[in-house]
Amino acid sequence: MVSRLLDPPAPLAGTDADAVFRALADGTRRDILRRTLGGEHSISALAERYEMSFAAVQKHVAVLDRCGLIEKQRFGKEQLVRARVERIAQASGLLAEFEQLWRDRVGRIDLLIASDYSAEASDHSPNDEPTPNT
Amino acid sequence: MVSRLLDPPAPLAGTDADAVFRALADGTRRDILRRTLGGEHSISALAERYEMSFAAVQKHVAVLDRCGLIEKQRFGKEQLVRARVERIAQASGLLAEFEQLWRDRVGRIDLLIASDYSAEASDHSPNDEPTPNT
DNA sequence: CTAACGTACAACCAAATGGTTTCACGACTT
DNA sequence: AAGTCGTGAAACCATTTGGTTGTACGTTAG
Repeated sequence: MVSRLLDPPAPLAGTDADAVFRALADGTRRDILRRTLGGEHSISALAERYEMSFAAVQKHVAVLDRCGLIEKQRFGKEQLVRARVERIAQASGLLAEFEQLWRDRVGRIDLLIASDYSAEASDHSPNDEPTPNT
Repeated sequence: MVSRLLDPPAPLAGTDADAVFRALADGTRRDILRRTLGGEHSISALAERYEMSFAAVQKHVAVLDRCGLIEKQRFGKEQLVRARVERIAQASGLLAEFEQLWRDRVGRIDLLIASDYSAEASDHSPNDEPTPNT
């Protein structure tokens, strides 16, 4: 239990992943993430950077907040926004799992090629275990 | 130019990233991706796995196709779907850039702590260069 | 105290999403 | 030739999204 803090973050699951990827699917929000990865910014400081209204930017920040990609910290009348890398790492991790799945397939194909039992190669349904939503 | 094929794929830019992340923001589509990473499947074979209509699954496949996360290959009357890892790797790469940005910040903070010029530490606007949409 | 600032939130709107049902068409089966 | 299978695409609907404007409220500055 000692190294708990150093463990890679548990990958995103289900609804969480939905929200995180949906949040990432907007250029303005990705830009806000970039800015707040490089240092804290108040919401209005962020808003000055974009051509849309303050309220619009505030909504984007809210989206990022709801899915945990940023955190806000009140500082007097200002609210400082800071990106949460761990959360980004979680999304990253989910994609890494996908890439691993692919490597697994390549491994199986190599096995097939190496083996002599190439007779049943026309079978079309190698994958099972319906794991919807993760 | 020889090692071109081994280069990491150029990271997603702008609208592409929007589409890819939006496509990833749905559990059913992520599941389809997983299945087709493990081997080809026809659209109807995929459709059997989910509780929604065939047309709905077909639409999900279309979304994944439009943003390049899968490719389809006609085989007689069937259309085989296969995930494209490179595209997933591109999304992965964009997130990796984010994590790198964060490491850069940590680096700057370390420098600050190490240096004697801690006088101007109260300045609030370290980041510039508006790079919207990427 | 008053004014200005930073934030929050509600109401509204156009466009996109995720689902449905239905129809059409080419490709195999018999 | 007729029927079934796999696919594509249109029309429709409810919900969500990304933007707007306007209002309200606590905090800081004059």
